[in-house]
Amino acid sequence: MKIQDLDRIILDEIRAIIGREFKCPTVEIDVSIPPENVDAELAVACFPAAKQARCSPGKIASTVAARFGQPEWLDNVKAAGPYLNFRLKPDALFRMVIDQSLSERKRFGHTPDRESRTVLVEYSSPNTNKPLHLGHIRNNVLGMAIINLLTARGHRVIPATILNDRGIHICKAMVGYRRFGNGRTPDSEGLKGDHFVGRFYVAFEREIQAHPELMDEARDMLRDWESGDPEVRNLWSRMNGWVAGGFDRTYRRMGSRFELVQYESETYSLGRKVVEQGLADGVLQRRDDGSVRIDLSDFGLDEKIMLRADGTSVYITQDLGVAVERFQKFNPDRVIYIVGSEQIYHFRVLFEVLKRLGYGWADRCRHLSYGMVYLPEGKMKSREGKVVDADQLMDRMRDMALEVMQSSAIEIEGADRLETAEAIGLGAIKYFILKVNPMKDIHFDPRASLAFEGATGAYLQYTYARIQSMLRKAGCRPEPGENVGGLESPEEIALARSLLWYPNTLRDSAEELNPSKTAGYLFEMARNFNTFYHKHRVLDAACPTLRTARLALSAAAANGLESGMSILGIQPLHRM
RNA sequence: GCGCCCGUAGCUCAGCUGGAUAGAGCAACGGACUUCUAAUCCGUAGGCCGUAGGUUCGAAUCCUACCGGGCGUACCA
Repeated sequence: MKIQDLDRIILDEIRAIIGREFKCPTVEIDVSIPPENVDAELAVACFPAAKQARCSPGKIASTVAARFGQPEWLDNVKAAGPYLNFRLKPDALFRMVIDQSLSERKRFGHTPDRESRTVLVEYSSPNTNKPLHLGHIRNNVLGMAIINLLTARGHRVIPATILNDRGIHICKAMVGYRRFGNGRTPDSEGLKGDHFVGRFYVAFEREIQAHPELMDEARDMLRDWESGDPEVRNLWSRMNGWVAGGFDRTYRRMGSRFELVQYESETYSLGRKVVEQGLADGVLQRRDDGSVRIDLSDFGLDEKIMLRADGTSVYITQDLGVAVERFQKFNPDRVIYIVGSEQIYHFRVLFEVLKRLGYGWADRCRHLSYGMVYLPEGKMKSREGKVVDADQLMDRMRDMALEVMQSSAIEIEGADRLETAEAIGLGAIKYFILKVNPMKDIHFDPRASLAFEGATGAYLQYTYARIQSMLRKAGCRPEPGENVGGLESPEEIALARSLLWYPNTLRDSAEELNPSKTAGYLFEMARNFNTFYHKHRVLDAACPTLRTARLALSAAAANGLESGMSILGIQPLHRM
């Protein structure tokens, strides 16, 4: 029997009993995790059923408990007031959890959805005038976790991004470079391309105070760019190339990848065509001043502009084009936009406009918003250079990890040393971000926030490494069907229970597009292992069968951790 | 002004489609390494779940109002 079948089997029988005894066919019931003081694997609350069957929950619970059959895996089912608690036979519990984990390995807990769908996930979507910062890290880390969660549900996921590579902000950096660049290049300065370009963007913003005419220069340049001025276009592609090269390195480091990359410079004109079609269809109106607008006041939104009076496109124009292109290319069942919460309004407008333009797929789009990242000094402001730079942060975390490794009992030599430190640093950043519900703002205090102790990425990696070390010393790899007799202690049962509930957690986490659920659960799983590990000997257990069984349980836990860490984008380590 | 989001332990957060005694981590304090990795484990202390009403057998969870914080409400992105 698979873990995933357990709920259904239990619920089916409860429904049958209630149907028979209370003449009440379809009762809404669900399984849940019993509280800690209850010694059972699964719980069912009888309140909703009681309402439907018109009798007390206690009566339902006691009746079901009395009538429930005796499958070979069930130890007992007890009514505790309005609750039903199911306790599995320890053997069956260990058998089920260990066999399934050992055979599914790093895919342990993946439950395919009833229907496999094509889901396009947009994330990252940076401006190409400055390096990535902590806000982008949150976006990328979240995006990848969502992608992994949906993939684990058996969906075909298309990771997508759009590079905002055109517009006034890009021209600012270009003017900055033309003014202060003096022919320097990233190579000549030994800088990553995105950092190099970012310097001139900052230089522009700094100089604009004293030299307001720079702004006119930038506007002229935008016009020249749109008209295809060769010199401007040339500078533009050179600078964008530098930035792209820099982003590439950062993305590789974080683990971000994209199957579809769109460029605003290519899609903005497409958006304009969409708007023109909307005009022709009478959905959009052209005002006397030449601007194109749509009135959404009947939808609770304001009048929104779609094209400027001078005919140039605004932010939303390109998003129309981007969306249309995506559906033309992939016709996805769902599109998930991973974009910060400050753009909630923008996406409400976007989806509504698409709908009014007659695109039936508009309701397949969803904005997954996430909270801001605040520093102790307040909100990050890239214009003022008040940001936590992504590359710098990753460097610093890696260096901190290297320091901690100095005092570790385990020596790691050569290139592995740096790689391990890198994985630990990245794991710390990712876990720190993913453990927080996406909806919530994150308050980032570099001194306190990124640690390697407690509920951290390092904790998961450490626990995993510990198990790997044990398995190496054991000199064997437990296989499904291993004898699991002798496991019985509370710590062993607690660990097995956390594995039992893992598939459901993963499923819920994917359904809710909420990786923090997985993150929190993994910590608990790791903690259960560590508690077990401290209390019981594995390699020198009292007898060979117990040793085998404990090794198998440990290996099962390692698979659970590996499965979850992979979904969060945290690298499992064999030594640390 | 209007709209959306968030207020849970000193700090950072779980728990929120109502359900069993509100849980972790950090920080504090006290313990555990000649023994499978102490980046670990065990224990102590710490809470009018922002406030006030309401719905309910039952509210941190749902509703209303208010208070506090954030974001948005651009011919910025």
